[in-house]
Amino acid sequence: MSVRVLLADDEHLIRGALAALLALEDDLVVVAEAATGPEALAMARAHRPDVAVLDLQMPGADGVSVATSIRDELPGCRTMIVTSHGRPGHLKRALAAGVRGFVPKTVSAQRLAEIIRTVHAGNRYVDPELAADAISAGDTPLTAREAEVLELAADGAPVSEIAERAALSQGTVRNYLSSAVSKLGVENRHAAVRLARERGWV
Amino acid sequence: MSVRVLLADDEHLIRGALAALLALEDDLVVVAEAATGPEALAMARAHRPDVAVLDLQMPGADGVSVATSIRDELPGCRTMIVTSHGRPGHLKRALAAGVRGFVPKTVSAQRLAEIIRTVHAGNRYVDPELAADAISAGDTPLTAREAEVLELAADGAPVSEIAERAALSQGTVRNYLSSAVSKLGVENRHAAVRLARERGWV
DNA sequence: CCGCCCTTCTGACATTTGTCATGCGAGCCG
DNA sequence: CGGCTCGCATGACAAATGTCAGAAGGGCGG
Repeated sequence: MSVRVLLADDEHLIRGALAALLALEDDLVVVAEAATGPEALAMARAHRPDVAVLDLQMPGADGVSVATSIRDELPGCRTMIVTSHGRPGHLKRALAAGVRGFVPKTVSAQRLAEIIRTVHAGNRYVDPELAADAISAGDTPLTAREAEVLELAADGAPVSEIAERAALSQGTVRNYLSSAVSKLGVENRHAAVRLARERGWV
Repeated sequence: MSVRVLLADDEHLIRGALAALLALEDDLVVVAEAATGPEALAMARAHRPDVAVLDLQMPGADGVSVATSIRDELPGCRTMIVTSHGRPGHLKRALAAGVRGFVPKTVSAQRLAEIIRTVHAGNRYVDPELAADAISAGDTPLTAREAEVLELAADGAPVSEIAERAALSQGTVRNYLSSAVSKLGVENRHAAVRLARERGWV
């Protein structure tokens, strides 16, 4: 009656080390490993694990989108996210995707093993510190379009390009940017992008 | 005659797992662990390891600056960097700091163990892919002031603020920014900042 | 059904940028 | 020494951006 675990992380060093540590626990068995988002999904389909432990940042597709796919295709498989840089918005998106555990990589392996068991039992676990951050950061004050435009502005593109990609007029883009900037209380759109990123609102 | 290793990484999960894996190697012994830059330095002073394995990004002080301090204070201790996001400029800075090994976290634990031995023997090891990136990225085309101004521009501050912080006139700041932008062949200063970051030139 | 908010647009304006020409002094190399 | 580049600066002009007012349609809650 051991818990079958899928491990997805692009860092071979960590994945291997983690697999070794989890293998020490009698009731956990790592049935598959993956280094990318798509690979994680394929492995999940092939091995049908009880719990999928996903890194947030992976090449191909991030942990949250993999979790969404898994929830749709394999309802019996619980998912959890492990991450180095836990930003408030990620937690929110993750919970919306049906993720049942969200922990930073600063926890110890024993803790992780316990949390895997918790998640497998159908309960949830969210790192208290990340939860506090998420609550204090609150919800996005931006409307959907404002966030969308801000995201397109993220790589420093000029307004004309943003307008084209969003199929909006340049004036409208500038209005959205302007209102986003004033809502966030920052100097200009670039600072707005940075802040929104930090808060996980984009 | 085993190699005494210091392990510094802010992610407890990884550090612990790594310590466990390295402990499996007969000739390696982890004598100290640290989660922050200053802690790593203190541990190095206290335990005088043969090899210090440092994460690039840690709270307090990054791996390269810790390596610099170690080189100055403990000449007998070799240093190496392990990182998730290997950017070309980091490699350069690291080598300048006397670091003898530079590897991404995508390597396996066995490889890492081998590399620790290599480094301990006084040789160097640089991940071939990172080395190739560094060579193809080449050296910064920016002058010292251009880079400085670009760095101040990094958080989206307006020219007036940059000028103030750099004690330059606004016109001069704009000139530097302009020349940096044209040298990097990008659209505007924000894209320039991003590119320079990516290449590790700031 | 009325009011409110979101979306989208236009036009006008002030401000901030990016670009260019040009000037001057310092340091360096042949 | 004479040219060369680099750092630093002006001033002026064009383009991009930020800000504001206003207006029209859609949708949703009271």
